[in-house]
Amino acid sequence: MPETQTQPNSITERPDMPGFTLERTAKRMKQFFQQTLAAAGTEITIDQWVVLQTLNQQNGLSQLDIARATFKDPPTITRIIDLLCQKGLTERITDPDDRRRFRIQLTDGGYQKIDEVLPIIHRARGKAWAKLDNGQIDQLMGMLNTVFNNLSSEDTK
Amino acid sequence: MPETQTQPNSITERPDMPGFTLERTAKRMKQFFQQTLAAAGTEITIDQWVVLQTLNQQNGLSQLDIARATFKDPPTITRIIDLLCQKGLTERITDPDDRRRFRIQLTDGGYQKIDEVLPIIHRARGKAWAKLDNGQIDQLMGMLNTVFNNLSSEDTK
DNA sequence: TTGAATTAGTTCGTACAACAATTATTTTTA
DNA sequence: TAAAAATAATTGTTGTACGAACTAATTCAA
Repeated sequence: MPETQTQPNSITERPDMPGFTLERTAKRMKQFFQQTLAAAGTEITIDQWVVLQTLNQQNGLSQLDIARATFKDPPTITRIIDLLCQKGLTERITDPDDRRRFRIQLTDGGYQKIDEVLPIIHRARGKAWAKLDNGQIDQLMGMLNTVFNNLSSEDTK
Repeated sequence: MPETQTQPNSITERPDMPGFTLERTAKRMKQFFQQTLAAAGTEITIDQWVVLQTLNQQNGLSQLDIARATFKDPPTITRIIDLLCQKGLTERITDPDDRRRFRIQLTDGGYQKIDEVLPIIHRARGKAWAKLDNGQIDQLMGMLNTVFNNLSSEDTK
């Protein structure tokens, strides 16, 4: 089978716009972690995991705190917390000092889930960053943060 | 205004997981391009732009070709093409050699849209990659591609 | 201290992402 | 050639992203 179909190669090998490369890699990474979690039967998504992980570092955050920590939108956090509460991994505690606000608490099940998922995540990370040493990873993060800061400045000029 | 609210800093400054940094930067980049397109009144999304741009490089691709070139799923491409056709920027031409397949063609309006949007994209790119020289960008892309390849290999061990 | 601005969270609408299942057409192969 | 396999596109569902509009509670200000 020499020719497969229409225009084979000039498309699939399209290198080198850095934005394209960045998008593509981030997407693949997310997809890979997602598939890893699904294959292990964890019943949570990677975005739900990120929220769990954030609460594990600091329990009792408000939804807005979580939004800021994860760089997600408040409506997105509302829905993720809905799902986590449905699964019994977190619960909403009304803040006694401010009745608009919830304190999101990990339940026992939530802590169990973290114990179950953490080693899976660690293995996946190992695979993702293979062949890069710490120095390279630091360099990579430095450059990514430069881009991030370039796009975070207030002036749009 | 010294104290803002609950737990101010330990959260918002959370560095150093490289996956987190990558996610965050890619998301900000997409968001930035999206907002730039919206602010300029272009009436298209960044994902729609990526498809237009792909067709600009090679007109008449099938939807599967576009999916492969953009690393999006076929169903996603179906829906993006739906929107582009609604806007009159592309049209579906049935392939005479294979009646399952469409050839997606840019319309005159599609070419006009590309002429309108391209300079906007170029300015945005300039801002994104400021303070990084070509050597650094090459390095960055090399490392991103290493990660990409790490996660694309068939063996899951 | 009432009235105006803020703030926390939710709901709504549109768009994208991934996966599964389905239809229509084409190609294999037996 | 008829049945089976493969392919292109679509539809459906769930989850995430983001803006806008909304409610309820709190804080600011005149």
